[in-house]
Amino acid sequence: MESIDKVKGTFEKRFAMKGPQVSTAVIKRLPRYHRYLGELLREGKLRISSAELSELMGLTASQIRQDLNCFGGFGQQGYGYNIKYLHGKISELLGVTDGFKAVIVGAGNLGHALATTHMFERRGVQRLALFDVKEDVVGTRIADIPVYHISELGDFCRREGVDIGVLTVPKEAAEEVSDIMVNAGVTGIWNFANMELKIDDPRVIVENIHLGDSLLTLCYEIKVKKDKEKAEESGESKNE
Amino acid sequence: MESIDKVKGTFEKRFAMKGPQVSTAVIKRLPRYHRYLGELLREGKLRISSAELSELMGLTASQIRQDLNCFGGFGQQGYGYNIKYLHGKISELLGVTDGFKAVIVGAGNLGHALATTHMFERRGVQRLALFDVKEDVVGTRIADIPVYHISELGDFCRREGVDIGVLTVPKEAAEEVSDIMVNAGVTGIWNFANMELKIDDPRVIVENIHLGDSLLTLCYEIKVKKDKEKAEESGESKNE
DNA sequence: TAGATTGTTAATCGATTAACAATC
DNA sequence: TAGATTGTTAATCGATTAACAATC
Repeated sequence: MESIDKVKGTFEKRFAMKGPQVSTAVIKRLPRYHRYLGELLREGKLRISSAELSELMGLTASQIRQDLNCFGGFGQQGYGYNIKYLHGKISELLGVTDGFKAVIVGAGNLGHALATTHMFERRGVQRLALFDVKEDVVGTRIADIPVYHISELGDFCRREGVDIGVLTVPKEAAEEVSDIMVNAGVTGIWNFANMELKIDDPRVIVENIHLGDSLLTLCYEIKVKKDKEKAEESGESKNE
Repeated sequence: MESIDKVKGTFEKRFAMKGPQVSTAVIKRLPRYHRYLGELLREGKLRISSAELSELMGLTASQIRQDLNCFGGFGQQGYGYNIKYLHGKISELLGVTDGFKAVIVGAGNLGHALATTHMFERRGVQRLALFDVKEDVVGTRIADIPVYHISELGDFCRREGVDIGVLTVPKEAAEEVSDIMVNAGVTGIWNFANMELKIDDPRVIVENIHLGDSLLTLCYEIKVKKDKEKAEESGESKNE
């Protein structure tokens, strides 16, 4: 009896209440696993070992096994991982199979680009509508997605049960627009405005995109490289 | 004599040869410091302590001091940090003051959006040109940036000394286009194609952007939250 | 069964935090 | 000088890697 309770307790702790105890380092790697496994699946490969996947992805086999085991035993000793099964499991974990509903707010260049990509549908996310203030776009369709006036945003989100709001509005409008969505029950904000949204509602998840930070990281590396080359040159001429 | 050598050695190790030993965790935080300090500068604030900045940014004061000290002693005991000075120093570190030259390859929706933002000029990066294959855009200007045919890409980069190539071409073309740029002396690739560029030339730095991964991370968090709410509901009705 | 490879525990490594002496 | 706050060393924490028993 004791052993049954123990096993059950362990099971529930690890699999039923999954989420809170998984570190963000692991979570951030999940989409990448998903990507590589999707690729392998399309290639028709059936199984893969942690060793083989590690070489492909530039990780250690140990880390892969450790990562996947945060969510359950997806592999099989002596065999490895069934690619289709593992890909499916990770899809579930990531909510790809949940068909989340999204709206894009801001029909500028970036909103336009996001309306056009297949990035959303590939990940099971439906884009229901775009919203903007400009009268010349309101009422049109972009990539077959209807554009409504921003005054309808709150009602629309409430009515349709929108999960994700994509923010591509100017910095100044971001806070106001996100408040409207949060009040209408939107639980996730994908924020492209160049500022960090501070939302006090703990039920709301914000994912900030800072393209500018990424550009600067690249610049930093380029600069370090250039400095090093310069140092080597002058070092050579001086010391030899 | 020994002490002078020792001091000099320490100095050179820490400040002259800076770069290689700074962890990527620190480097990734630099653009964020730069952003916050720029904001404070615009507000006209003159000085800030690590404690105050830590509260603003949601870090520990200890970490801020530790981070900044990887690059030099930018503060002053009993006073804190001079915002203008510190912002300037970080700008230097990040190469904002170096006026790096960039080209954007791919004049689709994303290329269009990147041509239109002020993201580059705000960070001291010049966009010299766009490149595409489509005859109807070649020869035009987008946001005052000229669009050339991709056949001219290599010569242009070599002639102008382009530092950064921004890749917004379809996945299939990414490898080929990046090869052309690398051969023409481009040292940094900002890659928006949905694949990880593998470039064997160690002199070239690649910064991959995976918007899809970010979207999936958001989806994961939403799913965890939803699952938890569901579990709480059923738990309540069952146990009480 | 023997071979392979996972799941998992223990060891290592690195990054963050705490503490405090140096110093403005 | 006294007070404040950095720069830096030491302690803690967490994440990665190594190792190996479990098991297919």
